[in-house]
Amino acid sequence: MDKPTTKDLAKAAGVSLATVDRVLNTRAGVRQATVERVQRAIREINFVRDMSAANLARKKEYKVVFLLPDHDDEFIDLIQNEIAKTARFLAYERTVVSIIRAPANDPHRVAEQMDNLSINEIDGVAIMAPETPQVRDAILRLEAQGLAVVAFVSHQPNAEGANYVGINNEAAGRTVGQLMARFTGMRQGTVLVLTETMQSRDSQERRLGFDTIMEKYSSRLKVSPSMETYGDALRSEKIIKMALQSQPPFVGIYLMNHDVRKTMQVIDELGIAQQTIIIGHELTSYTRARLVDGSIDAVITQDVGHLVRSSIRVLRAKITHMPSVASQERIRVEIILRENMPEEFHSENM
Amino acid sequence: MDKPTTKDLAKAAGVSLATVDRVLNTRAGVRQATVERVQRAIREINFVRDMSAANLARKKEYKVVFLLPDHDDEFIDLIQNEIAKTARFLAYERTVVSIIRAPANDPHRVAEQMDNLSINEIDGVAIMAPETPQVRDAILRLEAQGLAVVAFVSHQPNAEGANYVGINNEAAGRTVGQLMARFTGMRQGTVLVLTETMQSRDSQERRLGFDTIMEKYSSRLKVSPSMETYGDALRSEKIIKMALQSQPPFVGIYLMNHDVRKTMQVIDELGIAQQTIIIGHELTSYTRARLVDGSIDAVITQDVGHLVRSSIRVLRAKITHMPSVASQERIRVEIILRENMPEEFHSENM
DNA sequence: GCCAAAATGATGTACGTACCTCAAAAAACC
DNA sequence: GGTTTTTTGAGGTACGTACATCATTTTGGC
Repeated sequence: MDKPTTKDLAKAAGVSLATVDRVLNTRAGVRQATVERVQRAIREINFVRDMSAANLARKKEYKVVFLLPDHDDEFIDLIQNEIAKTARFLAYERTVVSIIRAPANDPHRVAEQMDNLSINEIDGVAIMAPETPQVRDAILRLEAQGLAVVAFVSHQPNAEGANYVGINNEAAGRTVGQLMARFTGMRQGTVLVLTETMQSRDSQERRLGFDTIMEKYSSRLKVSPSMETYGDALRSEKIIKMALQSQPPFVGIYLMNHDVRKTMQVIDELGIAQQTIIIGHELTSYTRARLVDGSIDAVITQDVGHLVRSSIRVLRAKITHMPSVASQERIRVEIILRENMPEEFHSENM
Repeated sequence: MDKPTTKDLAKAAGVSLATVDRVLNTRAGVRQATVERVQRAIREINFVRDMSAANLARKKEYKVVFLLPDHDDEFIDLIQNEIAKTARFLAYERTVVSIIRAPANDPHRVAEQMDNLSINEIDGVAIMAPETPQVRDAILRLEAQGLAVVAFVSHQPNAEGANYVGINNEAAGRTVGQLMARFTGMRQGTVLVLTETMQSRDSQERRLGFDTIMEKYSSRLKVSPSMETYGDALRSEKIIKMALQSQPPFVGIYLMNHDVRKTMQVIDELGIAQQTIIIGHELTSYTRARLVDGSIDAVITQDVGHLVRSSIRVLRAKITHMPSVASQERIRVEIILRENMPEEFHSENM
């Protein structure tokens, strides 16, 4: 037997096509009892609405927005790139994506941008911004208006409705810890933890995971407190130099933020990359080069293409009230060494 | 301006809808000159056919078959599971998948199964079978009939038409090598390489990659020749015992085949898991447990869900002559430690 | 049991493409 | 230049769903 259509469903439920339509699209004017009858029939005949046909009929374009921080680092670039790449492909699926930017460290401005969205005809938003009360409230406002929201890369645990699309940062921290412990072999010494800021929840979670593992190796490895560079090269230099003089000697560096560039420059100048295990985050063309030349030993990353596509799929599923495949939307904590580094892609077709 | 439709295309090309249809669906009875005119117009107005609408109109189901080895190991189970999971989701996209099995080590039987396919109305096939002349020829026959073919997990380099969906096994071998070198710290000794068989190309490529890396560490680490277990526990035991008595002592084991189970049992009995770095392939519930209890140190794997979905997407793209996003279809060599192990999934919706 | 209100049915059009038939026009042949 | 053959056009129906309108039935209130 073929897949049941709305017609079959109407017959099975003993109602007219019009009523089926009302129930499927949650229109008003149907008795609760009838709604239930239709829903039961849906289950009974295992009806699934043909979304292609539905979209066609709707002639609707799903408008989805990515709200990204407005500072430019390589990670953000990667994301933008990937969105652009995906966008073309998405034309086939009646989905239009756009990007807006907001200063991530100014929650009010971010919230303001989000509030602006509601006015336009937007169906879903993926938000990458640190968790703050302002942002949380803005998310709730968007959701109240019926917009679909996902938390993109940055977790928003206090806005429950917004599915999180990103890695488990604590697991990422643990992974770095384990690699650090193993890669330093039997050596004794200190591991330096450098980060742009410890303000963000992501950093805190990574640190937590990292420490969990390092504790097990405390007889051999000491861990520095998180040193905040604020993206400042001079400050990084001072911190690293100080650490260099510490006893016992330091054996590893954990670069906890996306933008490893500035810090690596300092490390280069000091010429300590080779004898030190350096682990960072996010696979960019910069960290790729560093993996290749051996100055960075491992990179923990999340597949940016996956992030983007997953966000869009989840948004679309929420917008159309369809289920999504959870296992497909889980973002993995990936370990990249020189050996398993995927090629960089430029062409998009095959 | 909205996305152009066939109507716009007809206008742009200065022909009728009927002719556009003839060109798009490569029907006979159109002069070459006209065909080119339409194709030029396609490029000019950037027309992309709405596949949802096309599929709807065709009322066609894309029938796709996975041809898997008929022996049961955990990896195959995973694949079957994932196919089943994906199948439900695929109903939305007019795609029906099924699975057939063939004895992987009997190329004639495999080819026979493949030839049977052509009779039925099948649109695409994903083939997981060792590369042999028989299989290669069968692939060519299928392609000659217009079927789409991908090489699933097992590379088929001599059947060029069949896109390979799977990891780069040499890179996987290199990755294992690097991890082995690093995880063994400064220790000196031998690394044992165990495999079910070296017959398969996959094994050979992994070995090649592995050796490339181990060579760099030759002053510290010796590598055993590939020991073939033929899936035989007794044989494994003998091999491992022999290695135990070797000088220098052995420090690592590389389990190169999917089915690590039997070999791990022997390793358990000998009680050598703790002091030895053990690295295997494929994340199954068995290797998961082994990662958790620490008896396996790392697993190199490929995302099975990704493998399956990617194969289907590539097949569908080939069937409909649509482009596919290469970067999305590249399968990564994933490193899994206890710390970054993704949760095992059972429920499928969110 | 009457009336208004609410619920349901019937029906038509649309979305963008495929596929079919028949008619008309253009090209090729002799 | 007339005839056959090939190419093109015109138009309709279908796919499964959305959405709108209007007619009809059912329900609830009194």
